[in-house]
Order: sequence, then structure tokens, then C-alpha cells
Amino acid sequence: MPEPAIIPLPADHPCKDCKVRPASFCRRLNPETLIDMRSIGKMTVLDAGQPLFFEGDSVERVFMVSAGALKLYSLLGDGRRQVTGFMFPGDFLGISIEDEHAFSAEALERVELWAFSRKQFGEFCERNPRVERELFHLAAHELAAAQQQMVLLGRKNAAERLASFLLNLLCRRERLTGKDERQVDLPMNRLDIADYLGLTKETVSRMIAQLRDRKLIRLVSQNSVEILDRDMLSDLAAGFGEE
Amino acid sequence: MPEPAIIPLPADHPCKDCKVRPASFCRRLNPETLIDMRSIGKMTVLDAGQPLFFEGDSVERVFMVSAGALKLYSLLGDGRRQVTGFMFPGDFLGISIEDEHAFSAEALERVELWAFSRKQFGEFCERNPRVERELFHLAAHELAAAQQQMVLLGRKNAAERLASFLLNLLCRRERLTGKDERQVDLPMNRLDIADYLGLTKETVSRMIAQLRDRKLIRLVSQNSVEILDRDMLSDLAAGFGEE
DNA sequence: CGGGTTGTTGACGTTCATCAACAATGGTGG
DNA sequence: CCACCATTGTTGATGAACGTCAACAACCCG
Repeated sequence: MPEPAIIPLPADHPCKDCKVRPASFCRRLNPETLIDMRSIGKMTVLDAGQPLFFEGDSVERVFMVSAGALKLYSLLGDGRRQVTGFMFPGDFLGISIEDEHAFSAEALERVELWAFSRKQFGEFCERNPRVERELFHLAAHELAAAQQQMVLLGRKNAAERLASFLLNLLCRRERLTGKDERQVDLPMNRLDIADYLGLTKETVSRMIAQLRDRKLIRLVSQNSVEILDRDMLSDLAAGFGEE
Repeated sequence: MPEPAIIPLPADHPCKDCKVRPASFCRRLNPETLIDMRSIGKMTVLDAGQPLFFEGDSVERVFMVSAGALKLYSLLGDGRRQVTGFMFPGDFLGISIEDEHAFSAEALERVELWAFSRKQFGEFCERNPRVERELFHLAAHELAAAQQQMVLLGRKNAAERLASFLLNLLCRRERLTGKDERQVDLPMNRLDIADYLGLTKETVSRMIAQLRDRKLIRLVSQNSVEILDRDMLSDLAAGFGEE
């Protein structure tokens, strides 16, 4: 099994469009912390479609994504689904004060994770006081992202939701690679996107087509989009579509 | 100016309907911590409608609500508004790793707050190592609530949103009073509720009327609701409406 | 190649938004 | 105490955005 890569803390790369402010870029723990953690971590691999845990499962382990992508989701009583987030390399999962997971997590593609038992992780936090603060920063970043998603779900129309989503993915990719990007890969399918944006897969499909026809994006393939007009897309995402 | 009351950490009062798990009840700091903080806090009062800060303002102070209620909101480019939360006694505001507020805060009624300068608060955290952990718990609770709100905004219909909202307010009230309650006060107007639930004020009005006609609630006054059938309301809120 | 899965497009329906009129409320001053 | 008026809430008629259902097309992996 390969040694999982250390995800570097990116330089303060400005997130051009998603309006997540610089200080909130602490989604990743800093590299020193990660190196220390290496000793207690255990590598785990999931194939596409495999669940990592379900909503309601007891929280046994903490994970850091090393490669691949996952989706997080909750279900309503009659089966309606809301995807509450996607996880990419460097992201943490399962850090919780709760005893039960508040959502389910499932691999979108082959995923590599570092797994830490809750106990190990707790002890590690004891030994490394700064971790507590870093965890708080992680949570604060997630919270800021969640608030933006509330604005999206509560007040944006379908086209604006798609634009926001694509720009968010672009920014996350840029944070990973550390350079400007024009292309976004979509490891999730249309239904996952729909359940993330509070739409149906048909509407997602139509809106992608609309953005394509408006020459804001180009479909490199079904699961890869090139951003053609980032400024227009950004204005659209922020609710300046018509003015 | 009156000494602000210390909000007691409620006993592990089970939140019957909102499905927020027990461990996440740490929205409030524990009483000892609060007593320590008293020495560095400064009392502030706002009248109804007064802003506490705006989105984009630099974060100068940290607040704890002592009496009254506030709303938090974000705006889109063309003025569409999403209320991202309401704050009640015991809740913290402005704790942020960011230099700018990510949302605006405005008093719904007369509000009393304890204010701490960021510096003072930072020093206080240094002197009291457990505060860091408590802050993490606060953030984790907010995050869990935000994820539930995403499910609401993404996948619930208008009646389900209203039901969830009323039960949430009921649970928060029960946590404050420490006993079972049947009645909910609504310090916010219909437009605020609408902007919180991703609806219009007309739809909010109609849905309140619908829940009243279905005998799930009773309107004590325009701004006060009695919960008549908590179980039915809870099923409705959780997406078990028709089954 | 071929069949199952996923994505796209069209026709139609439903839910909620919009617009408009009216009713209730509450604070103010006569 | 009540009349007045601004504000907020309610209700109805209509419309638009998005959901639903269905058919078809593209993709993918053996």
C-alpha cells in the first residue's frame, strides 16, 4: 500500500470567485501536524460507490482524504436526499463531538484515506495543543461554507446554483494544485450534483446546457468542464446576472 | 445598567424533535467559564431593528447574547436576502478566524449583549485552555445545525419547512427554560421567517394558516404559536408527511 | 459489439412566487 | 380612551420556474 501523500498547506492562494475569505483557507491542517499524525494513521481504500459510514453509525474513526472524492448526504423520511458536501484530498471527515455521524459518506471514485481511531486521535490532540485550535479553524471554515450553501439553496435560481457550484469546484482544485485552472473535473454524477444543489438531475442537465449555449463553459467531456468566462460566471453566481 | 444574567448550561435536556443529538448541546459555554468572562465583558444594548454589524465589517468584538433575539443574514448582488440564523440568549456571535464578518447581524427586538474585544477574548482564551475546546464544540454544533438547514432548504416543501422551524424554536426555548413547552414566540416577522426558510412572506402566511387548519398548531397571537400536535408536526418536519 | 447505466431533451404539471387588494395590529397623539 | 395611520399580515388570482414523466441518446466496460 502506498504512503499517502502529505497534502501541503497551500500558500494564501486567493479564492477568486467563491468569496471564501483568505483566513478560512485552513481547511487543511498544517504540514508539521500532518507529519506527526502519520505515525498513528492507518491507510484505508474504498472503491467507487462504497460507503464509509452511514448517518446514525457510531463515530469510531476520524479520516483524512488522501486521494479521490466522497459525497456526504442526509435522507428525509420518504427517501428524499440532500448531499451536504463533497470531500477532496486534504479534507477531514468524522471529526465530531457527537457519538453518531450526522450524515452518510460514500466514495464517488476510488478513495484513499488515512484513518485514526477516535482514541488515538484524542491522545494525539492531547500531545499537540495546537491541534485543538486547528480543528476549530477547520470547523469554522466548514461553517462559512455551509452558510454560503444556505444562501445558494434558499435564494439562488438554477443557473446561479450551477455557476456557484462550478466555481467552487474550480477554487478547490486551484487550492490543491496551487495554480490557476480553467478546467473542472466532476467526479460526481448529475444526480449527486442535483441533490447537492436542491434540484433534479434533469434541471442540472438543462442548466449545464444553458451555460454551454451562453458560452460561459465548454463541455470537455461529460464529466469535465472548461470555464470560458470566469467573470460572467462569477457575476451570475453572486446574483448580478441581469444588472 | 443591569448585570447580564448568566445563562445556565441546561441539563442534558433531550431535544425531542429537531434531531440535534445530545452531545451538540454545548452551544453555551459552561457556567464557570462564563463567570470568568464576566470580568472582561462590557454590556451593550440594541433596539429593535438596529444593526450589530454588517457583512464585510472587520471583526472587532465578540458577543454573547444575554437577552432578546437577533437575525443573521447575507445578501445577493440584486438584494435577495437569506437569513442564515437567529440568535437567542446564550448564543455567541462574531467568533471568527476571519477578519471580516461573513454575514450581517440585526436586532429583532431590544437586545442585551456582552461584548468582548477580540484582543481581550484572545487573551482570555490563552488563560483558559478549556475555552478552545468549548469553542470547537460551539462551532461543531453550529455546523450540525447548518447541515440540517441545508436539508430543509434543498429538499423540504413549504409546510415541512414551517413545521421544522416551529419545532426548532420550541426546542431552543425548552433548552432555555429547562422544561417542556407548548408555546413558541416569534420575535421575527413573516418576511424574516420567509428569508430564513427560502420562501416568500405570503407562502409563510399561507402555510401557517394550513398548519392551523390541520389543527397542528394554534395562533395564540400573530407572534405566538401553540403546538397542538407535536408528533404529527415532527413527522411532517422529518419528511414522513403522507406515509 | 452489446446491454446496462447515465445523461439529454421534450411535453406537461405542480408548487410556490408575484402582484394586488384588503384586514389586522400597534404605536401615537389628540 | 379612541381615532388615526403606518406597518405587517392575510388572502385571492395569475404566472413562472422547476419538477415529473417519458423517450431517446451517449457512454462505458466487459
